[in-house]
Amino acid sequence: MISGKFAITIHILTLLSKFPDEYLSSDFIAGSMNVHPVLVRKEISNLKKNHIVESKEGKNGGTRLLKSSTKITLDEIFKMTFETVTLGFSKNDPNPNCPVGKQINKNLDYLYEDINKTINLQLSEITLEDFSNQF
Amino acid sequence: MISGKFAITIHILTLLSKFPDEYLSSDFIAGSMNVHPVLVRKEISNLKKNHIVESKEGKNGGTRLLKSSTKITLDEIFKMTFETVTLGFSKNDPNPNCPVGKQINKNLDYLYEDINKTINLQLSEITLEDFSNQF
DNA sequence: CAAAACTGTAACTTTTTTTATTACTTTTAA
DNA sequence: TTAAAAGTAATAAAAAAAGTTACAGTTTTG
Repeated sequence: MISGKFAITIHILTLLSKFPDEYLSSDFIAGSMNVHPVLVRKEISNLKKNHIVESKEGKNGGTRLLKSSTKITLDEIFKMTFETVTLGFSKNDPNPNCPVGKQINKNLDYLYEDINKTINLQLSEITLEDFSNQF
Repeated sequence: MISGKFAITIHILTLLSKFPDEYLSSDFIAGSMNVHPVLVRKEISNLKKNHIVESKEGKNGGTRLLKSSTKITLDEIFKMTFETVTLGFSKNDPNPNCPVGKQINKNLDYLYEDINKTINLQLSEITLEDFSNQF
């Protein structure tokens, strides 16, 4: 899963930030996004690994934020759901006998690394609260 | 085709910039990237629409740059091969009765718009020649 | 003028990636 | 002790991307 992850995760976190004192069930969250509850649980599982949320099993269980939404920045969400943004690579082992083919992917990598630094910087200035307050 | 396009296109342009006076065939170009010649022609077709290259049909035909590689910036390539970079949207019509579901995609759009402005700015400072000189 | 070497494209197939579903186990509150 | 949850692995379905085929049109050159 590459696309989808970020959007689902930020959707989950936005909902959680609206009800910071309640445990929201994956079914409730899935209902807001019209997506399968199992997908929601998968992303929650990822959020738990990253100590952003905690869950309670059993009846009346669910998930809630572990940190204030003012302390969560979007670059964290980006890092935990995307490795990097890329604009694609040359597929199928480009020709190693061609000086361009041999190096193109490495050079694209450098380019994308720079782009990702910028994206991370930009996202690090936005808190979950900022995003959530737009709703 | 979303991913792939940018990489294929920049690969094509890098090769063309190395031989600015020759018509390179799609077969030759495809050989450098180990990709099907038809894919190359598809991207060349896009480049032609954007007046970056010209092609000559028939024997000894091929494609060459219409502009100096110093006058082509990577944001142009980005714009003609990607609409925008996104980190994904909430699928399947999120619940319109939920204030978050109702608006999430619009708010993600705003976020991605900002990110794309930055990416475009960053890419506008890199010419095809800069990229090509790394090889 | 005919063959060879190209481009141009549409249609189709295959592969890969992403998303959705099922099925089942475990946990906890009432 | 039942109902409502989470957790998760395995699988299926759908969507997207990449690759291929086929063939028409163009240009050079012998």
